Amino acid sequence: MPELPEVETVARLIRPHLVGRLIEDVEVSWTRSLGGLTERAFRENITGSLVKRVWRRAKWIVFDLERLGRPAGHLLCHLRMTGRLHVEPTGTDMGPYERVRIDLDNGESLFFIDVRKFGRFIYENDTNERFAGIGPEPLTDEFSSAWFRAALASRKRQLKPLLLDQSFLAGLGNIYVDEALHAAKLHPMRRSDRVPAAAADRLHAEIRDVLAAAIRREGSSFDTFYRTPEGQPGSYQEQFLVYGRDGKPCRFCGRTIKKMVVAQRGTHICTRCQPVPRG
DNA sequence: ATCCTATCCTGGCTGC
DNA sequence: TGCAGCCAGGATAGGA
Repeated sequence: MPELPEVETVARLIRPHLVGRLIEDVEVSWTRSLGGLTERAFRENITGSLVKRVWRRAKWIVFDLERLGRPAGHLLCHLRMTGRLHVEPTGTDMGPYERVRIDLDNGESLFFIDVRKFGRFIYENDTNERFAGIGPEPLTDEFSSAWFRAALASRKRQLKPLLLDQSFLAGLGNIYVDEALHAAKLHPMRRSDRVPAAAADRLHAEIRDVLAAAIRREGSSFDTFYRTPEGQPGSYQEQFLVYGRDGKPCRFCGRTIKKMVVAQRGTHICTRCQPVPRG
């Protein structure tokens, strides 16, 4: 599922196609992708605007818009489970799951494709409100080991649901939480305030390493889901330590990887490397 | 404060 | 082969 590395990859690959382009027209095939705005209001807000910048915050891809040299709001895209963004020549048939199409002034269009319709492609005047409640970006200096130690100690939650909580830390999802917890040899149900400082530092480092390595591999792809905007799969799934590897041997100790449910999420662990905490 | 459940969706899988 | 039922899962809302 698209998490920080996949979203970052998509933003990087579509950026050169979008920056400096004018939005000429808009076609919406599934209105609820717009998150409440009518198709008419959506079109009027963005048609004629220039795409000034493409960036990422948490799992959102953000397009800064300008009109006559002045800020003119933002397009925000959240891929959720099955969302994809592609840039193709205007008129390309993208199949039955096309939800939004943005026509640019160079004969190309940005397509938002989304099988399960959980994703969103919305217009917003100001991103401050939406991003105010989101935790720090794990690949910036804001996410320091000192901050992380204190943040874990100040909560009394299981590590897995805490790391999945976007208001605590931005960008992690089910895959990379399982990977980072395994790499740090911590059980997903471990209470955050009972993690020793050394283990917290280990987890801090592994979160960064796992995300950075996944970005280098252009994310993870499996089933028919995530693809880069060029239609290529990422390759980080080849390096998974635990995710989707239930029944296979742990890469560190050889014990069979187990799948369990933690916080209503499929969760993969090695019971030897990640022992259940006492109590 | 934290946890749990339902909701949104559909394709793909399992079991009969 | 056909089909019903279940599952995955990010984010959010509402209740315990």
